[in-house]
Amino acid sequence: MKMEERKQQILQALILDYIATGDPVGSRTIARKYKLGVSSATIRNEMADLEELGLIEQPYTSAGRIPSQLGYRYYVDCLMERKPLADSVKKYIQDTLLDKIKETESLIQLASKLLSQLTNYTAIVMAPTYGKNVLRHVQLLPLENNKVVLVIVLDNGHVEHRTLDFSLSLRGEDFERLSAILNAHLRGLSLEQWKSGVFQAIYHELDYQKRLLNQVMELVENVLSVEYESKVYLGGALNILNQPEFKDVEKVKVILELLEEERALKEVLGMGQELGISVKIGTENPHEGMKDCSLITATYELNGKVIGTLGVLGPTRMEYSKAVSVVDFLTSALAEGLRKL
Amino acid sequence: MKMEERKQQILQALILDYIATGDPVGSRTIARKYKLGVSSATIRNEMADLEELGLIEQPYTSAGRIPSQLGYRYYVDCLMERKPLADSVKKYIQDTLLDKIKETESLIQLASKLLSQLTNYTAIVMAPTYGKNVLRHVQLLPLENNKVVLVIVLDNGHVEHRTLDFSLSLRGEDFERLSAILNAHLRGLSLEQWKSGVFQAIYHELDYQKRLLNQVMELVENVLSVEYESKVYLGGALNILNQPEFKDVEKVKVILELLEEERALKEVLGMGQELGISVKIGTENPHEGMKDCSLITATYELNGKVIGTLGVLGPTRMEYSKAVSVVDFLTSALAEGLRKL
DNA sequence: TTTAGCACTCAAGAAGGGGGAGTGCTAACA
DNA sequence: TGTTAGCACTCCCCCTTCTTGAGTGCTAAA
Repeated sequence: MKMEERKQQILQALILDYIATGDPVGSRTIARKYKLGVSSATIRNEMADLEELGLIEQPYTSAGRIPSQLGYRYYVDCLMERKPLADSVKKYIQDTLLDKIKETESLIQLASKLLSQLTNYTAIVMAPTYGKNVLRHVQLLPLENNKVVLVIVLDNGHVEHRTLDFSLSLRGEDFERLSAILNAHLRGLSLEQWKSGVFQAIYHELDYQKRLLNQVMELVENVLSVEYESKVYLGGALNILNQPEFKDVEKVKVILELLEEERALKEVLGMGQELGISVKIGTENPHEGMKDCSLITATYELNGKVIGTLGVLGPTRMEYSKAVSVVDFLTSALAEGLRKL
Repeated sequence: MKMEERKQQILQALILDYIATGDPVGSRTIARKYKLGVSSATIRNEMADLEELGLIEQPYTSAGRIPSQLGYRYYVDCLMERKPLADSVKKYIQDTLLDKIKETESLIQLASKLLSQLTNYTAIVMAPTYGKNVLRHVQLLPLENNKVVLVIVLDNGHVEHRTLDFSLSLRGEDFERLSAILNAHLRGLSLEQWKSGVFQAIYHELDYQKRLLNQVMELVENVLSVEYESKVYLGGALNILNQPEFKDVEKVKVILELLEEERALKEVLGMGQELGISVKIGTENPHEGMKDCSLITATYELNGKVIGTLGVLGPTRMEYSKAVSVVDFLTSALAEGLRKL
């Protein structure tokens, strides 16, 4: 869409002012605050045009104008200046994120916390999805009073454990033997290779422990079969309470309930799977309840493969410029953190 | 505190009505709805007395009365009828909770979900604190591209794992040997028994892997030293949004922020450590922001030892009777679930 | 094409009344 | 002595009315 220079300037001024104040913006305000060298009457005429184009709208007759969804879209696509983050902020992010990395989970949690702190919006980070699960190691460990811990380690480093009940008392060596036998048969298996034959083979060697074996096999099969669902981490979920457009409890409720439901979150986040940064404004979002929200997402990579998404959720009246910068930089910082891991 | 029969009846009627409707209750309403056999004028006189006793108060002149904090306290202590849960509800709880128990964590999560569903308030469940940590098992497992998973299992069944970077490439058998050596030296150790001597001994056997050993030892020491903090589980945190007294976003914010902060939650929950059911009304709670909330808690046991607390948080205008019943029954159901585990 | 001027619109806030629920008091009654 | 009917009074709530002011659209002149 091509548009006269001045119209663009006015649209930009109006959007910036509305984002900053939250009040409808009038022609006089624009003439006074943003020196465009024309009078308010001229601006008024242009604004009438902009309204006709559907880029701005009046909440009611004789109020100022506010950006329409389309207006935000035009701003984000054509007008917005993407100024990079200040070096100090970049450094802060890197220091926080790359300093004491322990494991994927805490790294991602940290990223979501950072994201919400820096933007004052709600951060959503979707963790990597695991691929095909191959069994790396199985270990049975006895605890006191007839409890056994079963630890299952997958090739991708994922660890799962479960406490099982166990009536017969075996000695420590027995468990070593049991683990060894299980490992010998199960190591390297993925679900596709899972056959009843495996069970038979182990069953043969361990028929004196039928019940325990059953439990173990069931669990192992479970762990293998779970296509590890990507977990979603939230940061600053309550930040929307600070937004004046969400001073109504009913509105807040809709959003917070949405955020509580992991499934919905994935749906919402899953949309922006195109590469690079995606900005979804208002009803562009898949979820009805998000019609007053915008979502800025970006995917992050590891070894050239997209492994997750991260984003910020705020009101449509959002500081797009800043949010985009933060999301952009955090994406690369997170990718770097993951690579170092 | 002793009080005339009729005053008690009026207080009870007033509280029940106020809990049900949320509106200040007038003398006429009580006379009409609760057949006490006296006229509204008489009730008016009694209500004046009750106000003088500090049990009820007027929001403003010539409105009805509402219970004061003291009034609720009197009601809970002296007037409230504790009717047991319906059998169907009991069965529902038991079926849900005892059916497919996998492990402590999901059991407790389920309990908190049940608690919030049944009461429509917010459920808070504090999980068992772990005692002294004794190392049960250490396992090193190689993954692809120079990564190693270190799995640490404690005597209480707790499993911790971490992915380590690792430059030298060793073969599978080497890891088995490494694990075996580590286990031989470390198994059964608690933090008190942790001595530099241990390190020296292993170091001796494994001097060719100094760096990895360093990482492992650091991590093991870490895991042992963490006094496993009791985790807190929330259920139905957004239920307070349904309460008319929390239709103001500012109030909601205070509570939700409180709920988000684990430390504060523990403090709040930690108060009611006396045995049995504890009801904290309004400012009896330790936290300023909870002055309009009541908290009903109870401790649950395993093997005769208190291992956790569970409770519901609602407005001071709370269905105490029902909430107490649910908390009471759920406490025993959860204890049974844990015992069976 | 731009601008000044002007009439017009409409939300928000202040002001002013009823209406109504509820009270306290008083006097009569059982 | 306790209970009740009656009544004046209080004060929130809701409705209407009025005013204010920001902002607009239109018109005519520069």
